[in-house]
Amino acid sequence: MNIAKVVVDVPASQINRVFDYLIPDHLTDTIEVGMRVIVPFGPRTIMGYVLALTDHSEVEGLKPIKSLMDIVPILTEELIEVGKWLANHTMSFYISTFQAMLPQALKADYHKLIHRLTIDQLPESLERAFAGRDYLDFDELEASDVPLSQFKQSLDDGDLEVIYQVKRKDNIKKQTFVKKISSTAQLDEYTAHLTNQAKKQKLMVEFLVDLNEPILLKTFLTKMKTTRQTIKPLIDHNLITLIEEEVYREPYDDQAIDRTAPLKLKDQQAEALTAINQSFDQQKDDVFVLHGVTGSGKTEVYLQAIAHVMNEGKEAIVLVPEISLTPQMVNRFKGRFGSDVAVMHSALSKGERFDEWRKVQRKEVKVVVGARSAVFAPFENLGLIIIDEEHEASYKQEDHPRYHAKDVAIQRAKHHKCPVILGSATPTLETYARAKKGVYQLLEMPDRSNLSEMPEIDLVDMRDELHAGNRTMFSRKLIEAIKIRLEKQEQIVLFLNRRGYSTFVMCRDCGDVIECPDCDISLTYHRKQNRLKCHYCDYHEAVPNKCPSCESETIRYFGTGTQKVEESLSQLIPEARIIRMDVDTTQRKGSHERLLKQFAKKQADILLGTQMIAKGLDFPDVTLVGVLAADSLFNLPDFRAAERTFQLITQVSGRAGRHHLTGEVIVQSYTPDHYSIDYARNYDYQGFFAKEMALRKAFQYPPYYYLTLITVSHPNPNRAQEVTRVISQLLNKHLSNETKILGPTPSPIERIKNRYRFQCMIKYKYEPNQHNVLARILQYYEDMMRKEDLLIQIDLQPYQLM
DNA sequence: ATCAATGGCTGA
DNA sequence: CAGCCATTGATG
Repeated sequence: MNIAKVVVDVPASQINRVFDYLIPDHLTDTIEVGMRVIVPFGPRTIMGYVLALTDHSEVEGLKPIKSLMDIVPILTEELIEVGKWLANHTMSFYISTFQAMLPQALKADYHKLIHRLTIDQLPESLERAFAGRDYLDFDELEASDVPLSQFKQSLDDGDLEVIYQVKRKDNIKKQTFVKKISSTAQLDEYTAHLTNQAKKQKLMVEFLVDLNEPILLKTFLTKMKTTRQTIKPLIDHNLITLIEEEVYREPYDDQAIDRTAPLKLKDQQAEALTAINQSFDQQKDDVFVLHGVTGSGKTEVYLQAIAHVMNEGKEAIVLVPEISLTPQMVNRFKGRFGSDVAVMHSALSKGERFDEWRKVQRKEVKVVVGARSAVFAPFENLGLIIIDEEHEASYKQEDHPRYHAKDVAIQRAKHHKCPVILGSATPTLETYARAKKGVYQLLEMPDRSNLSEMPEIDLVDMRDELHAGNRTMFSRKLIEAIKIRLEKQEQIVLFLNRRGYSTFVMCRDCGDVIECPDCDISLTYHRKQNRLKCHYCDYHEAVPNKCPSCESETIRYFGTGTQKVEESLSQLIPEARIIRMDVDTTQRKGSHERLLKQFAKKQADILLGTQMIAKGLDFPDVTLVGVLAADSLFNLPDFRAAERTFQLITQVSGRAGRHHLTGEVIVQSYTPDHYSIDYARNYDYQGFFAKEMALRKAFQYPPYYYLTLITVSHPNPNRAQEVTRVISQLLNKHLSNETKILGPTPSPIERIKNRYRFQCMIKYKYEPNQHNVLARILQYYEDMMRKEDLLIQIDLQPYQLM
């Protein structure tokens, strides 16, 4: 085994394969599949992953591996297989999928340096750039006034060399501890020789006599009220020593979380659990759809299924949507399984995420609770994968590799012969249809576990409000209901659908809306920085006080941001204490938790927020939930708009009256007759499912048809359209007759970052050839993509049609 | 993606 | 004819 098959860190289609490298003798014993290595690649030096070891290569004159970056493999053989499968499945590069499976901290850090090899005088400009140093960052050289020719000359003369440095980014946190290495007798002897001045020394020795375990240096110094200098004599006399120890950054304080015992299950829960446990015991890779109304106790089923799996020495992954990974959610798992749980999500710092990942890698935990990417947790004895709120769009990654966590979960479960649970009160049509067909196993939990009734949902037609002269975004009914709760000292949650509604700036004279100069999208007003920002590129500008096109000063903010809602609400009901939760108020670490705590302690009456408050929150005194605009989703180009509206109303309604108080839900809408709102109001999932399925069938959408979205972008709109047209033609020619190809059409957002975008959509039922055809098309355009700034993106089973 | 080699073009 | 730029090809 002296040859390694390596995927190198270059995301380009020509490099998307394995390269063979010679394993130098001193590494043959230590190198393993799944390790990162540093290899020469052309004139450069880069990172790569070892995918296989062999003793045969087709290629002559292999280059040797320079060094290893890991002592232990960071990818298991299974994850390597998953990565390869995923790359093929999503048409991404191998390197991209492997990078996506690992924490950011494991990405390589590249530096290109110039090394001075001579003490002789270099050309003056170079001397100035080096400024007495031996190494110079290449970027610095480029920024300097050194002529390129002069630099090349010195290179050729052998006075300089270029060094490609690959560094590791992962910084393992270390802490210093004080460790006693002496007996009491030795300590006593030391004290005996001290003068009376040495009060601190005596104090420290006294403390050390009783010290049995190493103590954190910082703590020691604080306790002794002294500084590092003072302990030096102790070290010199060999009484103590300082040791460095690796520590984890602990984002959660396990000790502070109360442990919970398993709850007694209701019949429906017990039945579900039995089915899942049985499947696990028989090592079947069943996919269960746990369809349980909000409050039916899905989480308790998860917890007990995990406990069963852990009893057999196996591990579990729990995926939770990013926005519902609240401290409340984490506490439920930590409360049951304590330090056996690792948590992975984007609110953690890079270092914290890396540390949580290492706990899994070192087999120090049995359970991972995390967002989408946690599906790649490097467990080797997986017994269960749970996807909670399986309908959530955040399980689909929107950039390379465009994968859906559900597909990865099912793939991994096949390998480990273990079940998957897809839990939701409102499963996607795709999932529920498969469950009904018997592809997945359906588990129904139709009752709330505390048998409380679902709250009544009142609909308010906002058009009537307008006709009645109410121009605010609060209906009279909602205001009235809020006032009643305030009197009774009960709490209110107001939900604003952010998507499709943001504050834009418009001139009242000419109607001009201020747009991004590089994208076809209006700029969004951010009050905090008092700036206009584009949400698709990083463009931002100061808020103008005159209309840029007609110079009029009647410029106004429109739309319904949370800030604006808060303002007008406090105008209408000045006595209400409001907590606003949106991206702006929850950016700082821990502020999410702080705001919720405030609300729980009843320091506020109204919790106003976006998506993030629609999930999982559970406050006993909330008796009113308001949805300010239930139909803002309908304006978007999205065949799932009705489904999303249904999910949203159902989800939000679950927040009211979960305990002894009865709840009320008020839904405001401009299209109150829409069937999704109607079915949601009656808590009729089956009715909605039947109706929506019929429509999907009629309009040829999933789950009846699969979709593939191809987006072509180019600085020149004609070129983008032309390429899209040719692609549609090629698809028409090479795919089967039953397959529909739509387009070319301009993308919903026609221009982003000054690139024009066109798309075409493939709708198909059965198209085994699709991957091949698409791969060939990409191959055909490969040169053009490189040469003329053409971009072709393929999204299989897209969620976002923008 | 990135770099070196190549070949054509411009200016002396 | 050197110097400069865009193009081409290779990366083990």
